[in-house]
Amino acid sequence: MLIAHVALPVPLYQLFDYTLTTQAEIGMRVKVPFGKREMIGIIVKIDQQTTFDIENLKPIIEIIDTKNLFPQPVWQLLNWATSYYHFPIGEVIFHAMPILLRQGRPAIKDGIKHWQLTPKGQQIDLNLLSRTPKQKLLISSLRNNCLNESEFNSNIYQELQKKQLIEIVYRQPDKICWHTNYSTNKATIQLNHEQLNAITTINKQNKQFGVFLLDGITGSGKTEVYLNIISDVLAQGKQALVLVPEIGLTPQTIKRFKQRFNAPIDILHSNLTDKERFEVWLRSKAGDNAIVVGTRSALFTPFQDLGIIIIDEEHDSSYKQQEGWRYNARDLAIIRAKIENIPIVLGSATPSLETINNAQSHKYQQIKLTQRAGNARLAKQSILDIRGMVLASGLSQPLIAQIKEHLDNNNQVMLFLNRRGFAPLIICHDCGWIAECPRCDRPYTFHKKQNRLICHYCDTPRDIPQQCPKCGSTQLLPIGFGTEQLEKQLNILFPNIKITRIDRDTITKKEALNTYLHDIQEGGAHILVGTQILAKGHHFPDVTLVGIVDVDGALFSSDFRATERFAQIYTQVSGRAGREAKAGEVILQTYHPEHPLLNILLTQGYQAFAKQTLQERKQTLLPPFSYQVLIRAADRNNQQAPKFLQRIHDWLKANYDQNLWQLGPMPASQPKKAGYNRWQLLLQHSNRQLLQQILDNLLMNITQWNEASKVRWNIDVDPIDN
DNA sequence: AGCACGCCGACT
DNA sequence: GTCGGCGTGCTC
Repeated sequence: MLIAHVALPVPLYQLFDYTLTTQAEIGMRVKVPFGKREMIGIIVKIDQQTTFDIENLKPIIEIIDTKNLFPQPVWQLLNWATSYYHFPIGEVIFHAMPILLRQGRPAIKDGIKHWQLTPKGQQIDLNLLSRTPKQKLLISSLRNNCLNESEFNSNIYQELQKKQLIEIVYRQPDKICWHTNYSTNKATIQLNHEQLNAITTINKQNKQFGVFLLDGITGSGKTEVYLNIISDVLAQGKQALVLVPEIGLTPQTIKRFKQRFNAPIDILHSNLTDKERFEVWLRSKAGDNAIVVGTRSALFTPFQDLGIIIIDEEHDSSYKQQEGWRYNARDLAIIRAKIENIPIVLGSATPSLETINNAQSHKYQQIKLTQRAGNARLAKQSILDIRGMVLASGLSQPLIAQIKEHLDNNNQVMLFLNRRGFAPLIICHDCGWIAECPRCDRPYTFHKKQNRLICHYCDTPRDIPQQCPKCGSTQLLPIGFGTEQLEKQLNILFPNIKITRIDRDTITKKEALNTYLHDIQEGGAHILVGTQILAKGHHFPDVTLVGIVDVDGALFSSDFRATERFAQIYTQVSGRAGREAKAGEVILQTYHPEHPLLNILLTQGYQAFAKQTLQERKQTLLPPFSYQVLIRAADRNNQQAPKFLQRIHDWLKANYDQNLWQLGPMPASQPKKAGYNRWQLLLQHSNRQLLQQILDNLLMNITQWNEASKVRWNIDVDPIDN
């Protein structure tokens, strides 16, 4: 008796066995009974064994596919990922499928609808239709194979269908063969020496696996290098996969790709319909497109013949999925490239410390681009000590004076503040009561324009109370400042200047951002206020002054990666300030002007900062010099979750030595969210393989514990927000 | 994750 | 009297 071991989209660390009576292969979708319902699953293994009672196995209801859904490399990647991330295989595999495939839709393109003669229609004497000349003509056109379907009114088709002379059939569309007339539009930009070197270095790898770090400062022309390399890959008839950060899919980028290649390019962005995603999946698998550009999940796209992977802005944290299966698309992309045996290029002006470390140890080949296109001058950078100064919504007098000067010269100013809303806190002036979200135990942020309080953790809004619920006072004061307040303050300070605020509250619609960008690119005195969103990707050629309103929040965070992220954002924006004619200037407001990392960053740049920070990480045994796994657990009563994690902690302590570091159980950085109490246990080990083995053993045990079913728990391998 | 079963509280 | 809240258990 053949037994199919099936992965189902449930959060369970196991396969489910079914009897198999017809021919089937691994990787096919099947419909199976599961409890009281029917589910779609994927066959992962076929053999004659089962640990389940063979008498009680149910048969497969239906085999949906006629062949393996996944190309071999993707299948291998998913299997690798399941064990690396210690995540249930069914959830991993289903995550990699378009929604329509999860629902059981056949994995073929929609047929093209067209009309065809029925046997009756083939035989009928045309003279019988002489009273209906149009119908007669239609039939004879069909017989002569020269029907132009739009020539006839739809009711004529209908009539003939009623007479059973014609019928609708669906034909698979012809295969698109972009290779035959593939061409590139020549670049108008003259490549510099470094770019040419980058291209030849990567091309030398010729089809083989290799990881390249394209370490190029802002404006050094990384995209031009990508385009050249892709062009070579396409010329070989192969496809290319380009991953970009969530914010990186700007119309400008897409336009650049589309202008360059005379070949089909598919874009996978967040507002595609399920149908559109499915179609991209089909096209890539069939080799009907040349390039797929997409965010994180585009990594799982099947290709007929993938030739290269490019990860733009490889340091960007949006490559890490932050819920459910917490994979890192950048890391998985490297695994995929290895499996496919193709080159992969990681591009960034500010590579992650992990990547720099891998380049230093020669696991990756580093290629530097140090020249800015054109003659752009480097921005002047300065630290502004704001100790003891009077601040207006966070702005010091010297900064205000500088803003004025730049505006007077008809230049643009960009101000960063990583806090949305008007004020991060509403407090009772009489008793000190703070308005907090009851679901998250975190203060509400005051949004003045919407005139309400919004919890920035769970996004729930509420009305502003008229009185303090504790003492009845009507003196409820906003404390602190966010971008909304900053914008208002600037309106007062500079009443005649255009001010644009860009954060998640102002760019809810995609169109909005583009209109803003347009407006800004028109030039003229203008102030831009925004959160990190401003730093990413966009080019503002007329900005000559960048002000970072609050540096200290990043420098003194409990998250050891906060300084790295700050350095990246800082480097990105200062790299963009100013251009050929206009020298840029960057001002950082801080209460800690002596901070050593800040000074290294300013005087010696990102590379030196990275080197120094890596040294500190090495001394403190933090990643990338150790490997971390975060076990999260959440409950409603705040007892089960810590108890469950404590049991894990005790079990690990009893079974392993001190090389396994444990931190916790402790409340998560956001201890309460949406009614759930969140706890975590951090594991750290200097040996990745050993840590993996420990997790394997742990999981075999956990799944038997009854505590495990009483909490919502998951595993985060290589966490980035602990 | 779903879905059912089961046991207690507040309603037509 | 029931409707429905969510704790618990199970899915080949």
